[in-house]
Amino acid sequence: MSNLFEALQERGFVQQCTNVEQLSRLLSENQITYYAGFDPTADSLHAGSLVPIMAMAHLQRGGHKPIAIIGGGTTVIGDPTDKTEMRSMISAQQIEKNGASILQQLQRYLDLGNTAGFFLNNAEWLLSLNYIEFLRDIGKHFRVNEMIKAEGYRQRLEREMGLSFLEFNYQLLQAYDYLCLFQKYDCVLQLGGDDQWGNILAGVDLVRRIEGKRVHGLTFPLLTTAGGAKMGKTAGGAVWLDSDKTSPYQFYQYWINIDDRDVERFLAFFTFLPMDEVRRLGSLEHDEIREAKAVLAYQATKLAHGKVEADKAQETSRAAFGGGGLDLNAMPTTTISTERLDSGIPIMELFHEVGLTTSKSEARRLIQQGGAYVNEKQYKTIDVIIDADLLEEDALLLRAGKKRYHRVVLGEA
RNA sequence: GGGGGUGUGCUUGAGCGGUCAAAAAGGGCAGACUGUAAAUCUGUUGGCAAUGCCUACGGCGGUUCGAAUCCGUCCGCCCCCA
Repeated sequence: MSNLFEALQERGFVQQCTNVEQLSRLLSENQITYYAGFDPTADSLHAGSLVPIMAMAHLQRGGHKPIAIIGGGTTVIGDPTDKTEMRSMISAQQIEKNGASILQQLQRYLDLGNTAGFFLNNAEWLLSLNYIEFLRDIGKHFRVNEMIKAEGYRQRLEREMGLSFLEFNYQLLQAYDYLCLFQKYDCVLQLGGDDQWGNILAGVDLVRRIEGKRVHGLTFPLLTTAGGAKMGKTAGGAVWLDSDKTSPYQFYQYWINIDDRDVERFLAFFTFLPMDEVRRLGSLEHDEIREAKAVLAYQATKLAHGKVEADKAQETSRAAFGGGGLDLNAMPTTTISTERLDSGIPIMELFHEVGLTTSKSEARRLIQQGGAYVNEKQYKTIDVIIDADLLEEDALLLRAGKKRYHRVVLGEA
């Protein structure tokens, strides 16, 4: 394990860190246990979560032992950050279920569930806490005037944002997590997004105060795309790791479609390619950079969905955009009964029904603006009726805009 | 607890009691140009059985022929005082 820390740094994972020299030495001289938390608010992780996941994977490959935590204990309270909506209370069962799905996804990247690494729910120790004892044993170590200096809180206080006492306490709970993990598993490093820095430091402090031991924290930069958007978001919503929510093909396309300026950074973050290769690919220009994007897309898809799916997505993409025919098999498909088609379906309805537009009005606009195609023929009037006469090989190929395809086949709908 | 503000569409943010589905910008979508990129230009951007109807300006109630605009109340947020 030669200088794992530098490797992480080189790939761009390091934003802030408790102590560079100590951590660097710790990583190269010892086998340590480290952890990062994942929120079980949804039943799938999304592309944004890949940063911590990849960092954890690098460390595991370097011989260290990961613990993935899901915030079962904190999520039951509801996340107060989103103050515009009623706190969404998620049931314990839902969290349990979400956690299970998330675990499955993590296992594609990490070896969990045995001695090489494991997965815990912080509900295990948080739910049984006694308030008075907690205040006495843990609360006494926190100074409010220190806490409000933490960047996250300060911003909330300075801006026009509320900060509930509940939310203020997240820091204590998270710090307590760290303490428990240190005590039970000798965990000495916490990873997280840069917004977690304050909470991570709180944990580091707590361990020092109670156990007198020095533990570490490391944060990742919060990734945005060159366009300034949040990483992993598209018009259609988040890019999920769950293949039912975001198909491997869509996942692949997300990476293919990124901004040129993000290529090198993303290759470093989201693939395991050696940095020499990353830099070479990142320096390609003009047409060639598409090759770099293809590598990124393929590698990222392979990690998330496996080689078979990645190969399929790549073929589909090449076929669709490389000039050849389209790969119909990997395309989202809707089945419509023969009778319905025989009686004719208004084009607007069809586009809306298969999900290419979110409303019929949107379908109308799409059509009127020339973005609607059936079997690669443009239709610009909304009164077109699609019926069996338009079938080609018993199917219809719908297209919205340049890139979104949908196939309609006949069958028992 | 007292006083003063404020709450608008995906976001920021205008909005005289009628002409407000609501200015403007950003974002999104589509078209042109391209490299499945960026930049630029054009159009578009609540929904629907669509020259009309429904829903929407924090929640509820009221005044009015008529309210995002006035009043009451509740809730959230901000500032000052305690």
